[in-house]
Amino acid sequence: MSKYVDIAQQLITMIEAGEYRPWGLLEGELYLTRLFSVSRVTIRKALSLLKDKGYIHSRQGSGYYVNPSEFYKEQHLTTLSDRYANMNLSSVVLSFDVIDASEEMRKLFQLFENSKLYHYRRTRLVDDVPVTLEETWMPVSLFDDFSESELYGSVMKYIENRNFVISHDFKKVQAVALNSESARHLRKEEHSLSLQIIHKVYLLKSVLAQYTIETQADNQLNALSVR
Amino acid sequence: MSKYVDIAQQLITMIEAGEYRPWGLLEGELYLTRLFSVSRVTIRKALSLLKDKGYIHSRQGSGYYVNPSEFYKEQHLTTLSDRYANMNLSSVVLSFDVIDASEEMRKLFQLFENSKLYHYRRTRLVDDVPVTLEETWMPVSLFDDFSESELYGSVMKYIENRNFVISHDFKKVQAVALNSESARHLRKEEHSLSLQIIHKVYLLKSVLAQYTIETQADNQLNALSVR
DNA sequence: TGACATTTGTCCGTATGTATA
DNA sequence: CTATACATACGGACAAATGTC
Repeated sequence: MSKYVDIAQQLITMIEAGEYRPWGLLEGELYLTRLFSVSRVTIRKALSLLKDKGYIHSRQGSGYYVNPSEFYKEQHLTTLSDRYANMNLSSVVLSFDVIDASEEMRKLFQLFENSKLYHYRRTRLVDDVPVTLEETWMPVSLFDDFSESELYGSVMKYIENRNFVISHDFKKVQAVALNSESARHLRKEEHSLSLQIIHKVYLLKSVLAQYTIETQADNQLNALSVR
Repeated sequence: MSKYVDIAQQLITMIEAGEYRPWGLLEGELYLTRLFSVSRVTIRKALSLLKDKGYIHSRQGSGYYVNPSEFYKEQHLTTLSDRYANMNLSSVVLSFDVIDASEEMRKLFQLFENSKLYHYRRTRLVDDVPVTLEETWMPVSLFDDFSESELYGSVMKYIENRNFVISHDFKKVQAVALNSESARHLRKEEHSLSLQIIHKVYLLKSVLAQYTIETQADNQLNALSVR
């Protein structure tokens, strides 16, 4: 683990523990370099990471300020695994099949004819309350030992444990009205409005590894931009 | 303008001009330091900016790679002004009033009783096609010379020209079905689904300057996360 | 208003670590 | 194994914004 990531995590722990008031001042760079016995470059990288994650912001000539928790907590538009990190996450598998790739899917994944795809649907639950419904396609040619049992854990971790490196997650967000089946699985009213996030997960060298349609139970996502 | 921002913009111009193939290799840090006659630190800051904006990604030991244009073009989840930068953006003002702040709004803006708010609704058009419908509240106490004429340009620029500094834009995204009036203004079918982005725009020192409900004509937003 | 100290932002040179080809 | 390229880290210098006296 690099020093700056380690320092960033320590600072995040302190912020999440509520050791700073919202909008309150964080210690300055000079103080932190002495506290952690590292150079200013390293402290600045750590603080830059905290900025990107929405924990703090800074003003030249003034200092670093801690953001209110709504800026970094709750439903952020990141990967699912990030979003529900450290939560009691479980799965219910609705279907798992190996199917022939349609022409559309062959084009998307850049596969030859007669290629096969894994196709599964599952709900993800936090403390036994459904939070998302996922429908996913993955090429069999990339993952020869994939099986239904992987669906009860993190598929991302399965991919990374197979020595693949995930490089991008490109997302489209759109509004949908839940059909009766989706509503049932998410324990919502039929026709209620929700957000759908369509993921394209890429490995290195532009290889598309996963196409996922994620239907949220909650009709809300948060995001933050800082000047 | 700082060197690294200048360099970043030059590189962005080249990428947008199509001088690199999607997923293609960018010149290395060493080459770029010589090309621009700056240090490696500066080149890395410029490239880091390009990464954040979704133009490129990098792999240690390998190089910097140019992303396909869908990663950085189109409807990204940023501020409206950023999103439609360099486009032929115009406005139709639907209403402009000074109103008494409701209790809810007083709480939100942390105002005293009997405070006034500007309240306006406008559509924003790109090449005469409506792209968003905005409903906005701003405290009169902050902006004493605000007027309807500002609504035909960028309100953000008005704020910044008044020597205020915008520090955060916190956003919630949610799905909505257009009511008949919204649909008419956006030239969509009634009840069609759309995304609504609720903005809280903060100035320095946690001062909330603007609360905006932005209803999109398109039911789509893009985002990218990079490992 | 102006001078000054403080703090973050930018930039340079250099060295070493680590992943890739 | 080796060369290459990005990642991390150090120390130093000056610029620019801020807050205060």
